[in-house]
Amino acid sequence: MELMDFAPNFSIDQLTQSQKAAVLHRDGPLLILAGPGSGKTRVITSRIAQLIKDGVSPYNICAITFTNKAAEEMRQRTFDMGVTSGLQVSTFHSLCVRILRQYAQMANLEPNFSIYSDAEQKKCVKDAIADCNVASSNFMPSRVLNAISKFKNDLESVEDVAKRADGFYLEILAKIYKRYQEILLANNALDFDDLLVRTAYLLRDRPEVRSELSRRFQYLMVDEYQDTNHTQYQIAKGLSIEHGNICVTGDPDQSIYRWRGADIANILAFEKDYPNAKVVKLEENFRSTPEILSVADKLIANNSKRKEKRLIATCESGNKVETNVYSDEQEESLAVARKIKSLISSGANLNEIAVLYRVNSMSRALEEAFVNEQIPYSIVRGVEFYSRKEIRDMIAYLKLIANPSDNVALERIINTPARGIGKTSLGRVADYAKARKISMYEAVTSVAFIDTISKAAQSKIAKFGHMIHKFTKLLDEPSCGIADLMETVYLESGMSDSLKPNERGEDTARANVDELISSAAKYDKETESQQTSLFDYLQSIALYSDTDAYDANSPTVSLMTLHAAKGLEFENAFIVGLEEGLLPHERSKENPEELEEERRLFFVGITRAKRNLNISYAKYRSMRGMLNRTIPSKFLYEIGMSPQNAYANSYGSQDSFTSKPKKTSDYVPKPKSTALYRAGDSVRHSKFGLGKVKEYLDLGEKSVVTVRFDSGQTKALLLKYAKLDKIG
DNA sequence: GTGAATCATCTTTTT
DNA sequence: GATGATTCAC
Repeated sequence: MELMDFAPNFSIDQLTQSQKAAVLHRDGPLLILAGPGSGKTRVITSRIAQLIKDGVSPYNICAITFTNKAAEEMRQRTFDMGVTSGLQVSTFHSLCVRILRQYAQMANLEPNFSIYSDAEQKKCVKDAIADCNVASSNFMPSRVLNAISKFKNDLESVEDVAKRADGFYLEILAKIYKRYQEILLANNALDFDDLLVRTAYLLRDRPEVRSELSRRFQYLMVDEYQDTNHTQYQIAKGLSIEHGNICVTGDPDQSIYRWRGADIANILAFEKDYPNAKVVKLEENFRSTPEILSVADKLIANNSKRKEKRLIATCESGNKVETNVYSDEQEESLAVARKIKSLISSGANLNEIAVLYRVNSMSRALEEAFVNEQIPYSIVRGVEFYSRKEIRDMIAYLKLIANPSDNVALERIINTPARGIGKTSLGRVADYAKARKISMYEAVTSVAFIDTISKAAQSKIAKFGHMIHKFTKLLDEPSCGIADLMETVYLESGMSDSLKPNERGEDTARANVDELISSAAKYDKETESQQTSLFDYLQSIALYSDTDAYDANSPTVSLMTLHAAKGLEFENAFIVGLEEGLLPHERSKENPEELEEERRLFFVGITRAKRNLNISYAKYRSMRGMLNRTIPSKFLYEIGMSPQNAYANSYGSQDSFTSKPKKTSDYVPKPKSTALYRAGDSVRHSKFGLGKVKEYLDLGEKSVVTVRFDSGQTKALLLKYAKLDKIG
C-alpha cells in the first residue's frame, strides 16, 4: 500500500457549485459538458485529487487526454496537488501501446513492433495496391489509405468489410485492405489506427485481460470525449464495463475531428448509453470577455446538431471584437504584424499572442511579415521536423535495429547513403524473402545463398548486413544510450559523409541530425531512472504531435492552425483568412454536417481569445501560385459583421469607422496613372494560351488582370507574376 | 548503378 | 509550388 499518495495540497473550496458537483460525484458514469474556458482541466485534476483523498490509490486511476502535451500538463498539475506516483495519464494511443506491449502474446504481437506513420503507411498501401493487380489510377494510395483508416476508426475488420462489400469498388477495397494488413503483419508493424483497433479487439476477445485492466483502472476519465471515434469508444467501454466508473468530459460544440473518424454521437448519446449517468454542465466561462463570448454564441447558434448550452460570461467587459478586411494576404499579414507590435508596445508579452489560420500553407505570408517587422514567432508544427528526409533516414536505421522484420525501414536505408545496391538487386532480395517467408533482413544476412544476385552485389549487401548486425549488438550494452547509438549509426553508416550543404551553402541537413541527436540525448537524460528501450524512444517519436511542440512560456508569437489551437488560450488572438473556401473550407461545402464542423472550428478559434480578438480576411489571396478574388466567409455575416462596412471597423462600435481612418490604406500601393491593359485586349499566357482581358485592376505593383482564356477558364492573375504578352 | 533534370500530380485539418 | 516518379546521360 502506498500511503504517501494522498493529495494534501488540494482544496475544493474555490470551485463553483457545478464544478464541485462534477468533482464530488464519485462512482458510476458521469458526463461533464464543459463549455470553453469553463475550468474543465481544473475540474478533472481536482477530481483525481479528490478520489485520492477519498482513499483511492493513484495506481487505480486512468486519465486519457487528447494530446501528449495535455497529458504532461495534467501530470504536472496533479503533482502540484500532491499526487506523486502511479497515476496513468496518457493519450489513447500511448495507453494502447502500453497495453499491447504488456499483453503482446495475447494480442498475437511481437512486443518490438514498429509503429507506421503516414509515409510508411503510404508505402505499404502502394505495395498492397500493386499486389492486388488493380489499375492504381482508380485507387489512389491516399484515398485508399483514408478508406482503410475509416474502416479501422469504425472498428471494421477485413472480414467485416468483405462481407458487406456489395459493389466493385468496395470489393477491391476489401482486397487491398486485406493485403495491406498482411504486409503490416509481415513487417511486424502496426499503423496508428491499429494501435487502437488491436487494443479494442484484445479487450473484446480476452475477458481475462479486460478484467485485469478493469481492476487496475478502477476510475477511468476521458477528456475531449466529443472527438473520440468508435474504436476509442469501445476501448473506453471495455476498460470500464466491469465497474462503470467512467467519467467523460467534452463539448459537442468543439468537436472538430469528424474527418478523422470522430463520432460526435459518442458524447451526444452518452446518457442513452449509460442510463444511470449523471450529467453536469459547466456553462460559466472564466476565460473570455463578454464581447468575445457574444460573438461565439451568435456563431454557434447557427448549428442545428447540438446540445443546448449557454455561455455565461464572468469576465469583465473589454474591447470590441475587431474585424478587418485587407487587399491581399501580404497586407493582411503586415497589418497583423503591426497590430502585434502595438500590443507589445502597450505591454503585452509575446507568448500571450497567437495567430490562427485554417491551413498550414497560410503561415507563409505571416512569416514573411514577421521577419520583416522583426517579431519573434514560432510555428507550432512538431511533426514537420520528423518528416525531413535525413531525419526519416536516421529513424529508419533505428527502426530496423529495433525490429529486424521492418522491411519498409530496410528498403529505405539499404542504399541510403548510396552503396551501389540498386533496384534490381533489392528486388531479388525481396523475392527471395517473399518466397521463403522470411524478412528482408534475414535474406540480407544469407545473401551468399541468393544465386540470382551477382557476386559484386552480394558483397555490398553482406557488408550492409554486417553493419546493421554490429549496431544491433550495441543495443545489448546497457551503457549505450539512444544518443550514443544514433551517433554511431550516423558516422558509421556513411550518413554523416553523405549530407551536403544545399545550393545556398546552408548545412541544414547536418544541423537537423545534430538536433535529433541532442534531443535523443535529452531523452536519455530524462528517462535515466526508468529502464527505457529503443522501442520506447521510437514510440514517443511516432506518437509525437503538433501541439507537443507548443511551449506556452517561450517568448514568441505562436502561429498555428485552428486545429492545433484546441485546448489552448491566449490573451490576444488573431484569426485570419475568413473567406469562403478557406473557412469554411472548400472541401466541406457540399455536406451540411461538415459545414457545421467548420463552424465549430471557427467557434474553437474565437473562444481561444481571452481579451482581444481580431478577425480578418483578404479580398485577394494567392493559392498554389494563383491569385484569386475571394468571397467573405458566411460566418462573418452570421456573427453580424457585414463585410461591406467591416473595412477597418470594430464590431458593435458605431464610431470606430471614423475614429480609425483606414489604417489599412497605409499598405495599399498607389495606383499608377497609366493602365497597362484594358478590357477587351487580346493576350497570350505562357501556360493558358490565348485569351481576352475581362477586367484590369490597376494597383501598381499588385495590379490584377482578369482574363477569359479561349480554353473557357477565367483567371485572375497578378500582373507581376503572370507571364502575359499583349497581342496587337 | 548514379545523379541531374524534367514531368506530373496533388494541394485541409492530425493522433 | 512542393514532392514524387520517370527519364536520360554518364
